[in-house]
Amino acid sequence: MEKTDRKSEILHVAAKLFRERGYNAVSMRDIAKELDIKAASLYNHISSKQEILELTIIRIAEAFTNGINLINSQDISVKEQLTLLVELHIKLTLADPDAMACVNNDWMHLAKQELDYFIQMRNRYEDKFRSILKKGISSGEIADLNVELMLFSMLSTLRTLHLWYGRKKSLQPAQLKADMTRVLLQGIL
Amino acid sequence: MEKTDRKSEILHVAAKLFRERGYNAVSMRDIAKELDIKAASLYNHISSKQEILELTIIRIAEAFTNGINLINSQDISVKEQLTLLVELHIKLTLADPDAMACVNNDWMHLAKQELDYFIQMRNRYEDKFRSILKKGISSGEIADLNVELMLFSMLSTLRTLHLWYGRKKSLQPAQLKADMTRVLLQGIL
DNA sequence: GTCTATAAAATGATAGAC
DNA sequence: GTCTATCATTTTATAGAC
Repeated sequence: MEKTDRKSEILHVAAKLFRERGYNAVSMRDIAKELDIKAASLYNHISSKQEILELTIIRIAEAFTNGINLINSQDISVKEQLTLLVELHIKLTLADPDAMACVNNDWMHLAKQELDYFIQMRNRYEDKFRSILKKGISSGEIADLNVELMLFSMLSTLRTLHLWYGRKKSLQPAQLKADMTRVLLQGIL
Repeated sequence: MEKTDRKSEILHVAAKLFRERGYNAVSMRDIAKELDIKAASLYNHISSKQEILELTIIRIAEAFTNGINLINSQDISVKEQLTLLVELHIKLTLADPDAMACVNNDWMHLAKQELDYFIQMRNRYEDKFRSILKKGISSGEIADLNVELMLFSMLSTLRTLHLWYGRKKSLQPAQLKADMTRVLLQGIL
């Protein structure tokens, strides 16, 4: 899982720093210093600062794309699909919280081509998520409320999970998934 | 409401650009260009780029502090307090979505002193929000679930309202408040 | 694979004319 | 209140020695 070669080290250190300070506030010198080398040495492993961002963000975005496609292809109830979506966000967030923070905070700093690709994946993800909610309303499985608001509320919580995880690392993934699903689907009252 | 003097113009333009690209990706030249003046002229109205960020963020943070203090001082049910909290977030977000985005995305770029002040206010805000939830559990008004998770879920949605508003500006504040309260408190099932 | 040296550009900010 | 000119610093990235 964890490659320990130089390139992977650079990507992990960079993601950690990007998460703390944001892409533009982190210099190549900062990344190098964390690895006890000079900035120029980084270029033996990666071609640019932009490439670090691309490799970090696109990988996660593609994982979400693959994940929701798999969930969509299954012939299960809407409630089960939503539960699997919660699980997908939790799994990907816990696997690499630093990279997940980058996806959420620094995607707009991608270069044109990768930016377009990212936005396309994000839009399609939201479209599929929305379709699942609409299907649930049609079938009577979920309440006939404002779909955009339900989508927004769920995605806001799921996408910022990285902010919260870290305070409560004691919580096990399985418990987190159960509690999160309950709160998101049934509310707090 | 809307001061049209130069300083206010600068603050509004800066907040808009910070929201789009982030604090560090916006230069003083960018802000000046938007106002059709030169970067050096900005310094006749503000003392530094840092000051622009401070004036934008601290104002909103203090509004949240005042808002929750007022809600806390009222002798009403927990459900009513939570409804007022939703209303507070909606009111402040709609009043200045650009500045709200700055609060959420660029607070970490505040200078030491203002950063400490901001974090203190944010922590106290979360403590008071958490207390209201706990009081609701004690009184049986809300479900006995993971308090941190409920707090996180509500705050994630309320704090990223600025991301969502703009897509659906058609929605009236009163309707938004009603729908949002329903989704957050009762869930979607 | 890492280093030193350095290029080329951008940045926040100031001085002083008008 | 805005301008031109400029400074000091930082930035990404490259060239070439070891």
